[in-house]
Amino acid sequence: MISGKFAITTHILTLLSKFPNDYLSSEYIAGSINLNPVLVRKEISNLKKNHIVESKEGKNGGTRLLKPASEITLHDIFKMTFDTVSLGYAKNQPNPDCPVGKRINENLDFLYLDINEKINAQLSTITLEDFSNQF
Amino acid sequence: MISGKFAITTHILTLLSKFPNDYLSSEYIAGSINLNPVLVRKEISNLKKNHIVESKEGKNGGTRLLKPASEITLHDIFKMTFDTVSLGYAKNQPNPDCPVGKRINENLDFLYLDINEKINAQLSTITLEDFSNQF
DNA sequence: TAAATTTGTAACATATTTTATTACAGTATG
DNA sequence: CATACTGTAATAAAATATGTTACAAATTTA
Repeated sequence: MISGKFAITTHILTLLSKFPNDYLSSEYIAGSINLNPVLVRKEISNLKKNHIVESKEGKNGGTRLLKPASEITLHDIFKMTFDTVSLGYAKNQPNPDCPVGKRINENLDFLYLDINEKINAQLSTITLEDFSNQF
Repeated sequence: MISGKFAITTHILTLLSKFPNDYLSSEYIAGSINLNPVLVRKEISNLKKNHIVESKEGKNGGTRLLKPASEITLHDIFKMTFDTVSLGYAKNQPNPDCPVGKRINENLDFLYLDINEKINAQLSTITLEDFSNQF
């Protein structure tokens, strides 16, 4: 769910990195993304599951980073928000009686695996700090 | 339209490459992909626009490659079927009054551009012949 | 300790995108 | 001239993504 997950999560983390000592509310964050606060909280829930942020409930509550932005890479964000990059598959199972249909997905898999390795290598070199410093 | 475009088009071209002298019907191709023939014809329409295949109407008609599989790269297919690879954007326009919201998409663009360069470089090295020989 | 504010989450609604179907005109073949 | 194709438009259905409402639970602060 949420196909803008990576972008939204990166946006959230960029904001948090700008105020590393403050608890930012989902409503404040939602205001920057222009997104429903509930969806922000869903992404934060995912971030918490991955020990990237912590939240405080109640009045003056909110969310903040659990570790320095220099120790979070875009690859970490990617892993939390994306399965893999893929150029897609046909929706239905191809005909197993056709030599091409039988193995097309397998061969696409190999290709997409290669692509993902390249992307992962690239994203691993960029920290949240790097990304955030662009703003 | 059609998010499995790349996979479907690659499947079509792989089939055509296996029978470079025959006109294959959209129904035959659809049978291998397990896809509606109309959608196959739509993708073929795109391939024709790009001068990769030619079609013959009427009885015993169909589609065949216009050039050898060794002269078509996966990057060619990619260009015809994909805009760019992206890890997504938030759906709504971010808050322009927030320094992060104001420039998040621009900065994601840079990142996605880099990713696409890598993917393009990789796909350019693989011909349809290479891909087809895996089967 | 009560009011206010915030998270957490479920349930549901809407919007968007993708895929499928139907229909039929046009074209070539035999 | 019957048959088997392509080409394409219009529409329907299915899948996915996003948005909304509602409310319990937690925490702060007055």
